[in-house]
Amino acid sequence: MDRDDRRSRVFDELAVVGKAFGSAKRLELVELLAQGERTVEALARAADMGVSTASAHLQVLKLANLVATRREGTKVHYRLAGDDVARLYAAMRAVARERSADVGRALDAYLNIPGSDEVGLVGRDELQGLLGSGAITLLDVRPREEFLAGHIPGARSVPLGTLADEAGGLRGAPSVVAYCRGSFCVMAHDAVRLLGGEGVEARRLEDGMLEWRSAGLPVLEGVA
Amino acid sequence: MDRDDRRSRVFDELAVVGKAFGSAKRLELVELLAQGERTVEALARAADMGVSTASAHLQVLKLANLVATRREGTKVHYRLAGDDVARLYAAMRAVARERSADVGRALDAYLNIPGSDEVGLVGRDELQGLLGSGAITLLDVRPREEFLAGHIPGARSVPLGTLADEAGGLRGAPSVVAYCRGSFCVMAHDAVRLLGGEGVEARRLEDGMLEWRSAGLPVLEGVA
DNA sequence: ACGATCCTCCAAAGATCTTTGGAGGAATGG
DNA sequence: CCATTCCTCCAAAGATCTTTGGAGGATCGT
Repeated sequence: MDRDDRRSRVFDELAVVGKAFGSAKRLELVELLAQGERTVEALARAADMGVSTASAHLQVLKLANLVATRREGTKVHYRLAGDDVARLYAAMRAVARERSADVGRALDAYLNIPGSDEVGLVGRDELQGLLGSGAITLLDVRPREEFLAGHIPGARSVPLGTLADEAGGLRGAPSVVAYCRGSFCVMAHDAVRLLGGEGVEARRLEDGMLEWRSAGLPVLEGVA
Repeated sequence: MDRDDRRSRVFDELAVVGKAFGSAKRLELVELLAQGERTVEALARAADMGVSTASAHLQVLKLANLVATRREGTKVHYRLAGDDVARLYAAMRAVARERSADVGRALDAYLNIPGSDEVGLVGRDELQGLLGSGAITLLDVRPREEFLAGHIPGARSVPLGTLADEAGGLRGAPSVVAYCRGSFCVMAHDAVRLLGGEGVEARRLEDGMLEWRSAGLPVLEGVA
């Protein structure tokens, strides 16, 4: 039966995509790419691995057609092949979090949520409403590089490292909301905590850029 | 920095779920489990692998909390841990098909679609409408085992092997619609082709049980 | 054309996965 | 309590993946 071979081939090809999501390093790269495009070197630096290693992993992702590239001079910029890839990754994260106690525990340990931190959350819909009314100070606390690669329209880039300096100017600002990479990212948590310590009342977008992009919402690139 | 360790652990745990989807054999098992629960032995037989091998793969899926088990006497029945798992698998398939030309080609070769086959498709919504009106002959052409493990309410079990015998009785039956496992399954294609050869005009549900389950639609178990 | 930069490819070592047969454990029925 | 059935666990061989440093390709500026 030649048909069994063809069926096997279908699953083999499918597994290529599955395998691409089957390495912690590659998932880290996908998470970074969900923030916007980056060069190989920048990815390697951000994910803390050698350039060769990063390149190899990126080839795996490319073979699975999950990422696309753009050449600019000697640099090669990688990006997710589409919003559907971000959506798939977000869905996988959601299932993992829902199903696996291990993931939940690892996440809690990383995000260091004592429970009381969970006040002051803003949903995507509410945020869009606030953005429409203009009565909001939306802070993008990711590294500037990621802000430039794509951010929520109306956001202001205030990387975590510079946030302490800006805290004074934010005192009394209307409706301060911080966001970062996504629901697995600790930066917005830190930002809200830091601002609270400085006497600035701030809230946090309940997830972040990854989910914003997954939802197909508008993303602004470049601009300072 | 102790925080990097904790972040790594998050991705490590996530990768456990990704890895689970990273083997053709396991994907085949997931596809079967999306049809309904099955024993280890039945899964091994259906996916054409040794019992030890099947068990090992099932342990991987279980470790990722993607499947659950139920013991009945000496038998252990495996099932998907929830509809969200079916949804994730369906999403992965959709992305793979959309993004990867290889997947598309492998699928076309397997399903053997010359293009003209794509007449007579019925969507899920239309099918639900027909089911409500009662003016329909819905055929479940999967193996009886899978029908018993869960089928669309109102369907009649007519496994492919017995379809030729039933064809006569279907001549002139109202609105014959066949379905099988899902959009990666060839059985409903074959059924429509076979019925057409017997002079019975039949249509095909555009996908199948996997997508039906993913959508959270009602599934009937047992019953003959 | 040359050097510099950035990336990919190569080869090899080490780590991890897969597959197998068979031992061992759990449940059942006599 | 023993034999049977069905599954999981174990160990080992074989296959595949990951990581590395360095060679080699592409592109740019001079």
